[in-house]
Amino acid sequence: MADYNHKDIERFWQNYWKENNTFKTTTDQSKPKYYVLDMFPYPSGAGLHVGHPLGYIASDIVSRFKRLKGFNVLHPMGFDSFGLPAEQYAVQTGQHPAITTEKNISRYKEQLDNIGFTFDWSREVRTSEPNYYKWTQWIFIQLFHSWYNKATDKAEPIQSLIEKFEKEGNSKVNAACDEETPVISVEDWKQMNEKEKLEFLLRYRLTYLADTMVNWCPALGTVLANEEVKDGFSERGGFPVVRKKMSQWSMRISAYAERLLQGLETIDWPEPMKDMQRNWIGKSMGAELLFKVEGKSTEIKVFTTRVDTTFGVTYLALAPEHELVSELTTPEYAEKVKEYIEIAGNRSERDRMSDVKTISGQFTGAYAINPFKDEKIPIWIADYVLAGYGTGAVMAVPSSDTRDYAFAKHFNLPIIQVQEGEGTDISQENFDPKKGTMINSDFLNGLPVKEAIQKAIAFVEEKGLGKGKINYRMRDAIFSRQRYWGEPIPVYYKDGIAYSLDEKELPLVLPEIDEYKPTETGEPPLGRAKNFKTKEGYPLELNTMPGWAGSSWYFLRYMDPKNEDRFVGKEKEKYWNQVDLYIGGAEHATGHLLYSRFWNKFLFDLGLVTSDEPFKKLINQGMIQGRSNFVYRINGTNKYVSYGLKGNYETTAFHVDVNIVQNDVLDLEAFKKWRPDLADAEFVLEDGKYNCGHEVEKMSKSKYNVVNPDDIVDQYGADTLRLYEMFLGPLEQFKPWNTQGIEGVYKFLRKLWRLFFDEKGGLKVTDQAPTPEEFKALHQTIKKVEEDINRYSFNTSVSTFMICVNTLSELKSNKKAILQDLLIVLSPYAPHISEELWKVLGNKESITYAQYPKWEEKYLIEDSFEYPISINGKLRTKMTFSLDTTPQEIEKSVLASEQVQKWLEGKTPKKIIVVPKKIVNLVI
RNA sequence: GCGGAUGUGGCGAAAUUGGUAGACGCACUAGACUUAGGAUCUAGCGCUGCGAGGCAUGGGGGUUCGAGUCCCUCCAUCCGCACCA
Repeated sequence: MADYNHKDIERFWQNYWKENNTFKTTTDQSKPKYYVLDMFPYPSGAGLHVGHPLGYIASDIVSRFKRLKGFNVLHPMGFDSFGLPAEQYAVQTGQHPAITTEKNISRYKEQLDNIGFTFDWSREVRTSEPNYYKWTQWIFIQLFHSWYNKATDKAEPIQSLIEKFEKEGNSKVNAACDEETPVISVEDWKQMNEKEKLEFLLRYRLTYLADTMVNWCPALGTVLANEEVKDGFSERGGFPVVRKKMSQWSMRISAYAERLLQGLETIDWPEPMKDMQRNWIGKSMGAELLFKVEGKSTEIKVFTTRVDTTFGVTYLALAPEHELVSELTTPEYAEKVKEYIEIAGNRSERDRMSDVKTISGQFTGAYAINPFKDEKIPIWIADYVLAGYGTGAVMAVPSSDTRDYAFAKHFNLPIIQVQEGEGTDISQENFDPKKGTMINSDFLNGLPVKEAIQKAIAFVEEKGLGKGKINYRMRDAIFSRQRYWGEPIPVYYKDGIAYSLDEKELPLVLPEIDEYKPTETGEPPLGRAKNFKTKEGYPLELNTMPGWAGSSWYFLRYMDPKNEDRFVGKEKEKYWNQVDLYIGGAEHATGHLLYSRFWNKFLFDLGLVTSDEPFKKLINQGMIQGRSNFVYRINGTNKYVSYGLKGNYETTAFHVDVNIVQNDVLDLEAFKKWRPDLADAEFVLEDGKYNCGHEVEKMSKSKYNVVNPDDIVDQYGADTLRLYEMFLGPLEQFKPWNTQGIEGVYKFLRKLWRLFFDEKGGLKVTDQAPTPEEFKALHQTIKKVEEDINRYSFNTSVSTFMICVNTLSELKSNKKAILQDLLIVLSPYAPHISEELWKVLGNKESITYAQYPKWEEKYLIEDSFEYPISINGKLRTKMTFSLDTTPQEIEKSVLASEQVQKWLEGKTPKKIIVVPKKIVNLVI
């Protein structure tokens, strides 16, 4: 055994772990449990780059650490294997997505295994496997058969709702349901036929079929969820998205808005992540106010957070899509209104957003009555009013709202001041709508804003003009996708009414089809399947579930992945309870993480899971970015100029493969061979070298800056990769990958190796008793690393290891007692080399079964301490005292010392501060 | 516009409770051993000054014996949301 040979060592231990099932986890009641989870990946065709394993390495360190600490650790991995790219590929090539997916998964597993993770692969889940999605469909059915009872504040079986209808109608039912649900009596209910009853129940079900405005992406041929649309374009592919009304399945997540908000207080997540969810849920408290329309019986309902300003309302504004628009519009304005709606409707979402400053609107000819003072106000339609928020109608108070103000100015509408005091003038810079006291507002005059709001709401409710209302921005989640590669929705249609499949019929397996495209008649791809019907011959739902369906509960399946009778066994669920630590990217804030919390809360309501919140602690790992290199071609030639000289020429920059660049210096020969057109390239060099430019960008194939972990593992080993990724900086931070620095970590491992072997490869470890210095080095390391892991500061641990090994090298230490414990502490970070050296020391069992050593204070205590002596906070000198010297004695000696007397220049200090083991400060 | 974060050497970064700022690593410089070094070891490495010293944590101010850390203010960069009534 001469040199540190990572290849042999890592191959050996990875096989050993596999053969011995070292990381197979069972439910072990005798040990405390710990559940560490990574966000499972979508297996893309590009494979892993060095950025992907970052979070997995961190979670693996925690897993190994917790094991050594005596915990029974669940650390699983799986694949979010339904998804668009595989389907797009299928559309183009005709290759079944299952085949592509399978291929990508095996590539991913191979790459992951190379890094030496502790994943228990026997628990692997794949969302696209029928034995998994059977239970995704099952949860869908549970949601379909449930409603949300606001009185008990939880989901209940739909049967309990039916019973209520039969007994007392729906007037006393306080449920999360459609806005326009009519009030029905017992008689009404009893007179309905089955079809009518089922249609009525859809208004209450937690997953329901409804005509909804959706984000339709013509290029992808599917609808997209709000968070899948960015600035009017699809997140994947960047295709335009339009608004369209379609019959779609939706999830009534709005029923859980308040609990999703409240739950955030109970979990340990990064504050920005919670804020994003709060923002998304968008709770605002205010009131709904009814405005009578002059000469008509209709009323317009508006939502406002500022009822107190009602005396300042000078017009009403409706969204162009508002349902009352056509009814209200007077004949003489009909033409103009129609025109305006057309223009507004044709403007794409993107136009509307990028064009915030353009003010447009149209008077309808109708007037409403201000309920607070019986005054006529004009009704306008305006596209600054959103149909999807509140009631789609706004009471405009130009003196208190900047948009209303701009609109009023533009169309010369009156402005009534209702607040006075500093900051209440809307035309001024310092305008703050919450400042000042009320004026021109009758019974509210003289009140500050906060009190005025309360009094106004009370007034509104007393007079029956409306009611206090909490409004949430979060909409229900559209659940239908017109795609092939997703879970079939377990629903069939009889007489045009949706029925859920019987649980016994699950899984409803994805049928084979000839082509992965919509049908000629515009039906989703499943419309191509032959005989896609129930046994009785009823047609099945042709839409599939969205990507987030399978990922909304996978963390539960890991607890009991093979269970064929339940989505997760009761006992096992109770034991593993909740994910203790969840590591993943921040981009899932308003998607996956919100949906998972929703489904988990629903399952909790049904008594199927133990915990109300699925993820106790969440950490967002930062992305590892690429560091791209550039060459500069002189325009019109095949000549390339070095970075420092490019100013002398007209050049164009090109990405160059980072693998043929070292320290920003280009390998000229490799460059010529890189592409055929570069074979006769010429160069303008600096000091005989070609220096490349560089930039930090996202890692991507097209930028030639992708670093494959396999290459790093091959050259330096998995342990080096693991240590280096941690060493790069704080886990949460975004940071560029820089292969240069990896040498330092690699050197550290070789230095560690040399603590065990001499130059000739002979083992030089002895059984001698360690010295106090050696104990100190070890125990400082144990203490520091343990603290680091507990606060997820993995980067500082790596430094600690380096310092420890440097110290031991300097001490020429080779004591078994020290080295053995050091290996245990190091093993979560660098498991392969630790196991190998552990074995070299003569240990029979794998290091995984060892106990994490305890740090002991007695080894850390020094007998003396060098105190910095400062005068008025300025460091002047240093003096050493033994630790048992009392502060009084230190004071005395410091004052007596010649040096300090020199600094004091005969003055007596006013104050002397002695901070034990910190500092002595004299204040003159 | 609203919300959130971040700002420390040439670079990645440490500094956990206010207590010797820059640990550890990269890069760089010099030296040793070497036929050689992309191996190893030793030393140096914030700025400034011959030196004692002085100045330094985005800028300015404050609290304190003492501030990277706490408070105020301004600036820059990044991220999220964005006509949310």
